[in-house]
Amino acid sequence: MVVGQTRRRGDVLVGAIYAAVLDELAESGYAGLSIERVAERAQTGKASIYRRWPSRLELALDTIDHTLPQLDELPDTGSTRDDVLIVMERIASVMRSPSGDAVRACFSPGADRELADAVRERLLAPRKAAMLEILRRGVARGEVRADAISARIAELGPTLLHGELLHRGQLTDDAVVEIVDEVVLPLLRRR
Amino acid sequence: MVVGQTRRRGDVLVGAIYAAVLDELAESGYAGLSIERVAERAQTGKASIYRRWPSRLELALDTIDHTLPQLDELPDTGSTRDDVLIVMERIASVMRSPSGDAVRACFSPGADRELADAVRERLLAPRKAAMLEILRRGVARGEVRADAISARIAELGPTLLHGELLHRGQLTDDAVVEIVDEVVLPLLRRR
DNA sequence: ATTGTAAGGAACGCGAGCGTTCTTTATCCT
DNA sequence: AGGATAAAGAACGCTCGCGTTCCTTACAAT
Repeated sequence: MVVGQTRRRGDVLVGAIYAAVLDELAESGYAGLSIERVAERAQTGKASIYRRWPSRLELALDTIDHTLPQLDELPDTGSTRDDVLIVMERIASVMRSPSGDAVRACFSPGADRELADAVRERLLAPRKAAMLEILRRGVARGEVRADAISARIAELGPTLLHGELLHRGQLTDDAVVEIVDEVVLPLLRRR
Repeated sequence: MVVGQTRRRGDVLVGAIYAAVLDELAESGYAGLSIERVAERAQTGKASIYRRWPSRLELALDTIDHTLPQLDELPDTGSTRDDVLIVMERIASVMRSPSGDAVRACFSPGADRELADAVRERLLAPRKAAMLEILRRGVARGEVRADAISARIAELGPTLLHGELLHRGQLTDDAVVEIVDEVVLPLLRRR
């Protein structure tokens, strides 16, 4: 117990556990995620964790599900560049956070395939759909060529943000703007 | 001991250990890499490993250094598309192999920063330099616009291969060709 | 053929984490 | 206020890997 005689229950406790899992995932990866350390970090007992989740996998999955920022409503500024930039900056800020590390941990060798698949579907897919919708609006406006509507193009931006983080170890706002202006947008325009 | 009374020494033994480390890295990631399992997999004793490497980190690093295919000589077909395709296909085939998983394992949360930095420098940097050289030749021929000579453009191809693997869980030859023709080459041409 | 070296293995005590059980007691509900 | 619930935490026996030591014996060099 940490402070005086306080004893947390329900959502407050669950929230603290999520936070601990997130930090552990970011720090040690999925292979190194131990219930024991999660409990210690969240200042609770292992029993309170085992009571709620049957396995490490469920715990990790639930944590990511409940921790990632909700998808805000799509920007619709009337400018494809602005829309893309806004979405890319949102994605970048998640990638820079512990949540980003946690997600990356799910895709590394040593992690569970099931976990990776679940994260792909529940998490990456909706974000990809958002990007496609922005592209569609751009096509309607005549700013974007019609055959830019493809999975590969929708993934391009996020993929490059990820690559930037891997190659340089950091992801600055300037880099986000450069990626959008020098790579993503040129590929959207008519040739 | 595996076969009759054979006892391996020197380079043969070291090679078997490298192979085992590679498989373990691919299977369990860096966080899950244990000397005990490496020894078992290589059919040797732990002592033979501890005699040669002081730590897990050195072992992993040495393994990657000695296992990755050497950089072949640069293709120089006279066509930028062909040169890029050849290099991209080489990179793809490494990414698909256990070596690829092992390298990815070095960059995941839970792995050592030092390891990641070393791999970046010794491994990624020379490959990036190769791609830049190809671009330079393309510029000399007038096929490639001059300001495509940049780190970000050189990384673009490999980054997309990596992304393809993460998003789809596989990396087909068709995908490699599509990435080159639909993303990389269009960005190299004059506008 | 003899001898030095190191490979293959078994065993050591140690610590970390497993998943479970049990006790005490703070907190919530009526 | 009183009772039901579940949180905090200690302890259980267990497995896995650690890094080291030791012994036997195959191999290479002379």
